[in-house]
Amino acid sequence: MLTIGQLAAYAGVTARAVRHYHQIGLLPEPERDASGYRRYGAKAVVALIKIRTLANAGVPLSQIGQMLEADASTFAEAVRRIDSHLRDEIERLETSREQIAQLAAGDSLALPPEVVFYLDRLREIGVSERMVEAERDGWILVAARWPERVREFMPGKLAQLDDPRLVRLYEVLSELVESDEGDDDPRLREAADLMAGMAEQAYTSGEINFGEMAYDDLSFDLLDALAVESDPRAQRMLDLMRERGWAGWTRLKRLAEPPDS
Amino acid sequence: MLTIGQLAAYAGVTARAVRHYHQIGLLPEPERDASGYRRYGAKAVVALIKIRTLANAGVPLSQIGQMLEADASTFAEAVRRIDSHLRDEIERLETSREQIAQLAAGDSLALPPEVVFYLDRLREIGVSERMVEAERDGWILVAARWPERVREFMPGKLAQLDDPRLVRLYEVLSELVESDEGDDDPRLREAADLMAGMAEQAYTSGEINFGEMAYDDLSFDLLDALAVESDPRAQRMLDLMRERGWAGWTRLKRLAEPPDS
DNA sequence: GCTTGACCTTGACGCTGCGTCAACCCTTCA
DNA sequence: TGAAGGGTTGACGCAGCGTCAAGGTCAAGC
Repeated sequence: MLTIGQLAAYAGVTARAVRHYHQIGLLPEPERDASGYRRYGAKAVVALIKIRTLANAGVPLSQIGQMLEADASTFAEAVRRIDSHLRDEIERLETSREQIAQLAAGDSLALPPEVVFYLDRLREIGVSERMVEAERDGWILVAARWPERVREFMPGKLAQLDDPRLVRLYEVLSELVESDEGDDDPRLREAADLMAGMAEQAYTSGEINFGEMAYDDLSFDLLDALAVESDPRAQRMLDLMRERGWAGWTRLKRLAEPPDS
Repeated sequence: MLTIGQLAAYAGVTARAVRHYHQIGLLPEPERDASGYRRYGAKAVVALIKIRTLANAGVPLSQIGQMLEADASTFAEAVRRIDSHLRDEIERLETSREQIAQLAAGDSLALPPEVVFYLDRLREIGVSERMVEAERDGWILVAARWPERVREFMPGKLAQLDDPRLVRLYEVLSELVESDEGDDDPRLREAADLMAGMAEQAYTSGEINFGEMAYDDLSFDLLDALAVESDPRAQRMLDLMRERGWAGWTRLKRLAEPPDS
């Protein structure tokens, strides 16, 4: 006859776990010896091993009792459910691993590699680290909102980096972020002019930034808001752009009638 | 500005979860508006998404805060730990799946396929279902004790089935299990004679059942006990074997001086 | 016979990551 | 004007045990 500790050791669990199974009625309480100790026979070992086998497979304890009592076909059905659940779980963990792997690589954190690549390009062309971080945070929002489509945006974005005006824009913005001149920094105007010029060209040539996308103002408002939260001078930029006939910041919209041009 | 519900929706979680993160200090409490509602900016969205990314990878909430604050190398180190943890977890689930698959197949439940095959062979030679179940339970114990070695036993066991005496023995035991004649069933003697004969031969020819295995009386006692618990007449069998000079049931041991021969 | 240490007993609280009331307040819209 | 659909705090519930606490027992050695 076994004590609870021996029983538990045999099945590779703790005595506490065995008591727990008694409490919830999963394993029947055995006889007690003269001093009140639980005494187990071999059948309890077998029962306990069966319980652990199912529990290890992720079956909730509350279902294991019914499963062990069920007839063959019910049991088989339950097994199918468990197996598909395990498959799902494994898949979930594997996607997690992929994310984590990217995360290890650089600033990723839930960003697809294309975006990471774009951020690295920014670094290469001399964009300051803080500016890159601001961009990254923006892309985190975009990736969260359109996880399927974010990769599609990137080739276009990369191509835009060939435009020296954009490079200059990033350069000016980098300087701005690093300095703290306040709202009357003249570079704000330079940046606004660059943006307006590029927007104008894109507009007349018929390309619009995030083109046909189901328009979802909230998300872009959020992006604009993010910029302002990161650096209050972004608000000033928004105003300057508005003077030049554009609303919004991350997604530019032609104003019906430029108020001040 | 976002309400808690909008923030939560953006990151794909519930408002309750966000409040939880506030409670444990993982996400800072935002400003409140005039009516006491929490109001969130875009940075909160980014922070929340980062939190979820790590949480989905299985990082405990209690560590996420430190990770997000840590410097790059500490972070990378943590990521490595997480990744290896994920690998382990995936592996665990995959072994579970294998077990579950066998479990679906037949009477398995934590039994390697070789043992299942052996049990099927028993059915083919006409061993009764209840007897097979008794065998199965025994093998569950064996597999729990020597998970690495149990497969090695099986070829030998299968080979033994070629001995017509063993087949006869199983036949007699099957009949015994199905009947309930009590301790004076003459078939008990026949079974004991068969076992003793085979044991004698194995002994003189130098083969001993579980040969050189680190002897572990407890486990075999447990197997004997299992038999007795399944059918009390097994105790009678043990006595009859003892009369014939053998101790034990699942592992036979020559007695020093046969007490009654 | 006494101590020591390793077991056993019940009972109770702790942990994670929220879900789910309850009881109430705010805002908005028909 | 009232009903719907947000928000607020506070509290308990859940699984599957871990981990005390406060004892009672058992086997061994002195």
